Amino acid sequence: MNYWLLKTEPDEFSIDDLEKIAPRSERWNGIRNYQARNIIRDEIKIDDLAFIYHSSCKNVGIAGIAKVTRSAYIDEDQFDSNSAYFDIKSNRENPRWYCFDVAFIENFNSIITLKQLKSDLKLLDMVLIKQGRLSIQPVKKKEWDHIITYSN
DNA sequence: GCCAACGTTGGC
DNA sequence: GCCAACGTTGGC
Repeated sequence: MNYWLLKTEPDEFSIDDLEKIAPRSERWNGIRNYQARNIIRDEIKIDDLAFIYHSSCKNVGIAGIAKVTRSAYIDEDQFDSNSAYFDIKSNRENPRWYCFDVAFIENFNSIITLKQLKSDLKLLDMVLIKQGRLSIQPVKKKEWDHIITYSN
């Protein structure tokens, strides 16, 4: 099993929104970055766990946990000219973009802030800290196990 | 709103 | 294939 970190702007979709629809799943779509696309297409599997990370907001950090309930399938929005995620260069014979489904697992009592994560010497190699700009990132098991101790 | 750190596009 | 120009992400 693998672990991931999924960024979302809580104004658009938050851990609270995911909790509200539980136990139903949310389609994680609109990813338009090739590095993230490759992770979706090739690596994300059912029952993987993911941190839900709130970005571009007042309280930036990890807000809770979700579980993958469906692995990669074609993101139909790329073919919809009315969608913000429309991609004129994609086609059905060779689709560019994929999505997957997640369901709610846990909503932390308080956000584990980026500030906390940045100042944690055990997390210096975390993709979130080293690379930053990537909306779907791998999290090592060691990092995962350490980070969830913050949520107690 | 600023701006650094990327990623993408397109001319050559 | 290089690289300048441009666009986006995302913390602050």
